[in-house]
Amino acid sequence: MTIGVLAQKSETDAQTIRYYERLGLMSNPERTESNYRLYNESAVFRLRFIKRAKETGFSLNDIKILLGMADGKVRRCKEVREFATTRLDKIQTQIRNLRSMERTLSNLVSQCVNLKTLKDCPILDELIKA
Amino acid sequence: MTIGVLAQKSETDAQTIRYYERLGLMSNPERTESNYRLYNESAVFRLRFIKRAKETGFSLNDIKILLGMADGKVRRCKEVREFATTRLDKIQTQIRNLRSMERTLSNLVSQCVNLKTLKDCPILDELIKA
DNA sequence: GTGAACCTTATAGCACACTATAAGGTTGTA
DNA sequence: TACAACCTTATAGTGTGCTATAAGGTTCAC
Repeated sequence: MTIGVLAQKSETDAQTIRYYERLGLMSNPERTESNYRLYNESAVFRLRFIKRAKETGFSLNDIKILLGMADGKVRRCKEVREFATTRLDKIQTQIRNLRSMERTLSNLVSQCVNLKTLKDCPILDELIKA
Repeated sequence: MTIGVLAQKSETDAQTIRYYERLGLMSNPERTESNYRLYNESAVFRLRFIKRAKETGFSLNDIKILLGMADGKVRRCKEVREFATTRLDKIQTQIRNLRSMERTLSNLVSQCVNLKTLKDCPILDELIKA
């Protein structure tokens, strides 16, 4: 498939895909005679992975490392373990923070329903202490 | 306390605090006769809140809105509910993604321990499909 | 065969969140 | 009183992740 089709399928943008290629997140694809990029289904999966990883807070550089591992680039296991452990720590902190925000916001939503202005909304104090 | 002390206490940087002030996240503090900024403990809490919120993926602009609510700026409850609900959705997606990454990474860490290279590491395939 | 809709590279610009630098004023201690 | 360590404003630069624009080549339906 061409880059436009891939963009649609993966819900990204052709420009972004070329950008990822430049950064080394996507490998150089085959080309047609007229120099058009040609992709297969695995590119769709790869882009979806990138998207998910971004949504969880990985930087493009982190993702490059993750994908490098997945591509079977030879790395020392120690290196991978360290990377994974560090990311794991950060993820767990993030989850804790998100949980706390989630609680606060859902309280806010449910208790705020019948108030006219936020002057009366006691939840907001908590937001700042949470 | 002066900005340097605040920076230390809140584990931020004096420059960053001035930047937040410019953006409207921190209010204009009192000044000494020699024009030095003067803060009290509530500034420490505020900066810690900002930090936590950033870690959970809020942008500085989102945080400005949150703090605005907490400061009791009069807003329609509907507006707040919408903001909170939208953020809540995003947070829940983020938590789901993080959980999935957490599972994958902790598997990776535990199973990878005794391997020499990652060629033999079956977890990485999962990473890309997760 | 021509026009719209694709593709190509290259380059510039943007939003966000800092971070560094310059040039100068203030405070506190030896 | 000299000097380090703070503070001030203003401005410029950095890294990340796109996004837009230019200038041109290709494909395909009519």
